[in-house]
Amino acid sequence: MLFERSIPLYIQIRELLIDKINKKEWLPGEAIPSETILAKNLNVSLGTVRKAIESLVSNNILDRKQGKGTFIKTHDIHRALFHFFHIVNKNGEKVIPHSKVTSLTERAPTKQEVKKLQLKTNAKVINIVRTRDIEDKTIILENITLPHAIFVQLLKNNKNEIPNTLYEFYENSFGVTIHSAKERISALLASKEDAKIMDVPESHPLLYIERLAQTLDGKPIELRLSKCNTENYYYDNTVL
Amino acid sequence: MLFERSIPLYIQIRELLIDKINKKEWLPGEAIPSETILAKNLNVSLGTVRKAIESLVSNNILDRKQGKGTFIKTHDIHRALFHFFHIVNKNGEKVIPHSKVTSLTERAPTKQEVKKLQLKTNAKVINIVRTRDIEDKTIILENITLPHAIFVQLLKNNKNEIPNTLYEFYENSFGVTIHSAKERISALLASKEDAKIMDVPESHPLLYIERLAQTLDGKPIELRLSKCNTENYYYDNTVL
DNA sequence: AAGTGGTCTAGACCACGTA
DNA sequence: ACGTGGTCTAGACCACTTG
Repeated sequence: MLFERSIPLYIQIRELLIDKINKKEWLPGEAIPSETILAKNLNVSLGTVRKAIESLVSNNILDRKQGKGTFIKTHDIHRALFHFFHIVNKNGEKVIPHSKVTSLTERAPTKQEVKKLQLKTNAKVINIVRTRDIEDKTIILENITLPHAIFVQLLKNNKNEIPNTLYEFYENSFGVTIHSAKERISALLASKEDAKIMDVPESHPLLYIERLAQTLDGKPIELRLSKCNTENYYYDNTVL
Repeated sequence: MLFERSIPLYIQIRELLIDKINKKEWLPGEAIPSETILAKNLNVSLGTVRKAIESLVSNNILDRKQGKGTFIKTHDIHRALFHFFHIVNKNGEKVIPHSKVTSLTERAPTKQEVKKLQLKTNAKVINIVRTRDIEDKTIILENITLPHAIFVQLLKNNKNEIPNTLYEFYENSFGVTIHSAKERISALLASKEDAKIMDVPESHPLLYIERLAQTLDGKPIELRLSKCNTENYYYDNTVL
């Protein structure tokens, strides 16, 4: 186990593990081989394997469970909630809104979509529009765009069959695991349509969140534009 | 070096180091004793000390420099920028606005301030109001509240003497190091005064950021309420 | 009891910064 | 040349999970 000199061994092992995950040799939720086995196979010491694994754990890619094994993280609801969902109520508690898809279509991408999702010319996209409600009040309007090439099968679904927690769904149905996201947040005024759906006055101020979600290897997968009524809820960000 | 059974050694060492930092036995910017010396003094192995230190490095409390030593992080401009400043331009580049203090006063706290800053009854606060400009256009209005007890000396400053990068200033002049912050973001409409200062129409949508900044041991130090014009700038949040 | 990850040790050698 | 952190090894024992 020595491909490249001058690159630390544990980094090489780290990359090797990432590769196996990206190539789906090991799938989300599964355990990877034990430390001792990896060390033996790769002909390095246990400590070196540990260091590679620890690095991936701190990057939210692996999960270690004493006595059980080391697992590839899945997009279970817990993770989705704690890493990708930022809306809290006035007490600072995270609240999961209920979703309702209002339209599911395929169409040509906008310029923004081509750029953000790095689409090829002539590539199409799938567009989901949905509302997200808390206690029968619509809080968020989401406009979600996905590359047609990867998500074609999605169109076979009835719009009512699309689940609330999309990242889990992407993983289970399309083998796409969202790993990171960039968000840009600004403020805008509710349009006439927004106002009607959200039951607020026209020109009510809304949060506008533009999120680009990516896989482990940095490929952009989903562009999500959200408008959010922050009368009773906030976007929460804690900086460490 | 064994105070408590059943608590891992490296955790005990970690806590010990944090204590030294909190008690100002070692100051920000200084190097802590070398690994070998710590290991010797504490009568543990080098690897154990390393593990304690690594944990603090990943928590943004220490900084290791090969060949030089391990240093306590300071609030230099780089850190302030990368951890506590989220405003980017349309190209996603961080931009530091220039600040101008419009008022520096002492007064009784509001209810919100008492609660957030955990103030004692009858405690006073110091209040700073400032504008933040980029290219001669005011982008942000900041309202900053500090506990009077800690920051009394601040009042001796002329309002023009207060520097742009406050967290660095708190550290150097008051021995207070900001380590983490909680932010709640919402949208609101510009008031008549806001609109005038920011040169936008009345009822222009603004981002409203409520930030509570804390020290290493979790004591709330600063409440900062910011209104931000997001016509040309965004609040950036990247989730890993 | 066997297998997993978690802690801890003792020591080697390397890479970097400073004098 | 010396001291610092960075990598790597080989092995011990502990704590947790499962059969």
